[in-house]
Amino acid sequence: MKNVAALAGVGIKTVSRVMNGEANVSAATTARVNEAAAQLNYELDVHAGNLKRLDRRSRTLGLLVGSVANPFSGAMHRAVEDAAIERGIAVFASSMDDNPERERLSVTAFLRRRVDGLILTTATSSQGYLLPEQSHGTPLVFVDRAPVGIDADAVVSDNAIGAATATRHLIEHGHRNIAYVGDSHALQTARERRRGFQEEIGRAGIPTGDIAQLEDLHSEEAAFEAVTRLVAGEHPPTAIFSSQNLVTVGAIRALRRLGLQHRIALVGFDDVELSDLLEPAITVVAQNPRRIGELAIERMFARLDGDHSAPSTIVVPTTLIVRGSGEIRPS
Amino acid sequence: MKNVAALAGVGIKTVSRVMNGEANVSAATTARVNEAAAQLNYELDVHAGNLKRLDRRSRTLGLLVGSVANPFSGAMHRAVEDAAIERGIAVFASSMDDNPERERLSVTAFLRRRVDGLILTTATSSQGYLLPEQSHGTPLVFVDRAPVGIDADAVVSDNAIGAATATRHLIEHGHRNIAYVGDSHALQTARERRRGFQEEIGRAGIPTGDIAQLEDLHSEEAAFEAVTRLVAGEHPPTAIFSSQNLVTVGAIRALRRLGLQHRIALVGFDDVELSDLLEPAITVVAQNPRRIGELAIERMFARLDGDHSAPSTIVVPTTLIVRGSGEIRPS
DNA sequence: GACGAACTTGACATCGTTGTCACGGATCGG
DNA sequence: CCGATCCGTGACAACGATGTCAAGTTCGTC
Repeated sequence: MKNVAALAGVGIKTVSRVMNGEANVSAATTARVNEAAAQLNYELDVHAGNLKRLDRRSRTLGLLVGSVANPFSGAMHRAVEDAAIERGIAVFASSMDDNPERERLSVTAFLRRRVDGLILTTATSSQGYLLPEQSHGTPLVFVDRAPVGIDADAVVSDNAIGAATATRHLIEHGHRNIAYVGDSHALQTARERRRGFQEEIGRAGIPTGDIAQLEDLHSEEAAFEAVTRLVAGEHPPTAIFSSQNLVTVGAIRALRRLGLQHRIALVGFDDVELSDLLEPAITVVAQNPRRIGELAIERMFARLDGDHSAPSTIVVPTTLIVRGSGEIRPS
Repeated sequence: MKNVAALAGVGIKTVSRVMNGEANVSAATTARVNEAAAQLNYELDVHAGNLKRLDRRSRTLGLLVGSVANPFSGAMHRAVEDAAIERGIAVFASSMDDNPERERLSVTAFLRRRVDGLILTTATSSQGYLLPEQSHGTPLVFVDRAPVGIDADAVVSDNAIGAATATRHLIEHGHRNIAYVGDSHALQTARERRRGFQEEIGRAGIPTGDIAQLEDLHSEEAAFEAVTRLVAGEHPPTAIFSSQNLVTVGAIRALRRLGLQHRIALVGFDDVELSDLLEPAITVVAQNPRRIGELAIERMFARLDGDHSAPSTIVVPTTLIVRGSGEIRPS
């Protein structure tokens, strides 16, 4: 900046004014400064400015997701980024892999860089460790999973309702021996989906002792193995509810490997690309990750703009998409 | 930091030393400082430190991809992030949507934040605008597409070779009327893939006048429309080579809609999730986005660690995955 | 026991920018 | 035509950290 000032023959403060588009700089001076800046390829250093600036905003957000390689996270990320870029805000993205340690590591990395706010999916059992940061004024918006041990904004899917809808759909098609195949019990979303499943099973008067409930399947491969064993067992289910997209894909692969895809019904939680073209096509309870991202960033901006109302949790509805696999009747 | 120093009863420089894990601080002092820091929930401010630090490293990278919602970008991103997190480096991610303007916007946003390096997929016709930044010492690694107008490291797929392999595969299965269905001609990768296709067609002695070459299909919908019109035309191809994953999905949907998926062969460039379970399963030339990301970040770290050798372009091989759709013979 | 080396510590300038304030000149209303 | 206001501008301190350097302390060796 000093160099630009020297080249333009003005004070550094004037350069600062021009670079920030402040008023009350003559057109001639503005032109001279801009020319000098262009000649020297000068770019403002936002961080140096932040040091002295009163609002201390880095115009940077931290986004923590399960994995940036997961399509659900990708859609959310994209929505966040689209809104952020319009306000000149850059987004740090990080994957925590449902690993509490990695979550803490990423959050620390974000905080060290003085992000203006955090949008996060968490894997820790409690997010109380963020309390000091929150009271220090950093807005937090939790996505996908509601926070524990801290009161903050959240945007989540209607996990229990969606799971119940999927389960009811199977029950309405005549099933009573429905297996639950799901992700880690440590995850709040997985627990909620299981709860929705169980409650619906209960409402239908089906004894829970009769049904298999498999948990802690954290990858496609694990789900494949588990479902393979399940349907080859002695009391195989006539229908399966899978509570997460990787698990759904594992289940699809297992059923097809055994040639059972037309005999055992399947409803998945969360949509999967191309699943509408399979034979049978997969009935799912679709989430709306893009919408979750949109609402989260909207909430974030409201907070950054001074909204001090009580934290709220927004529930984004899921949608049952009937395609075939969920309408198979028990044989 | 001042507060921590005061609470611990030491000078700020000592706090700085403890927080940065420097040697030559007594155990007792270290403990006192750490305790004070914990009590005040103090986190280092990397940007303030950068101002004075000699290396001026923000320990931050900028990653520009087509879209963070695209699985190809997601896999690349994940590989970059995994390596970065180990070095305590945070990653800004941004989508440029093959929009040159958005590319410039994102790059500016990154540079303003003084990233230590840029890993980028570009949409501009020339990246010469990065020359000053490069000579200023910021390492650049281009991914997916080789740079134009600037000499820098790059990691790309063997686009022409892969396309030729796919085309040869179709020719070997008896096809001579093979359509090319591809993305925007403005994209270097799309041009390369088309070149590979054309050269292979030429090698087989097939007159180019006979074959349809559709371009500028930038979404699944556009590809769907184009393929629908193509195969309904008066001289429909017996095989299709689609040069990008969204285009492939559009083509799949079009063929199935018309019930032609078992009559017209299809080979896609870039793999698509679940495409192995379709009927027929889709034969593809798979890229290796994770590997591209790994090599790119490796290159980046080498540069940051002082490697001043001449820029190189690493070509990551593609793999033909035979699944069914590409082995349909002409009727 | 003395002397130098090694260790521990803090004062202070400084990084690039913005907030504050003050100054001089132009403009305006009566 | 004069005083009041407004506009354009720059000098300077300060933001939170680190580099430099010097001072005080401890330790080891002959």
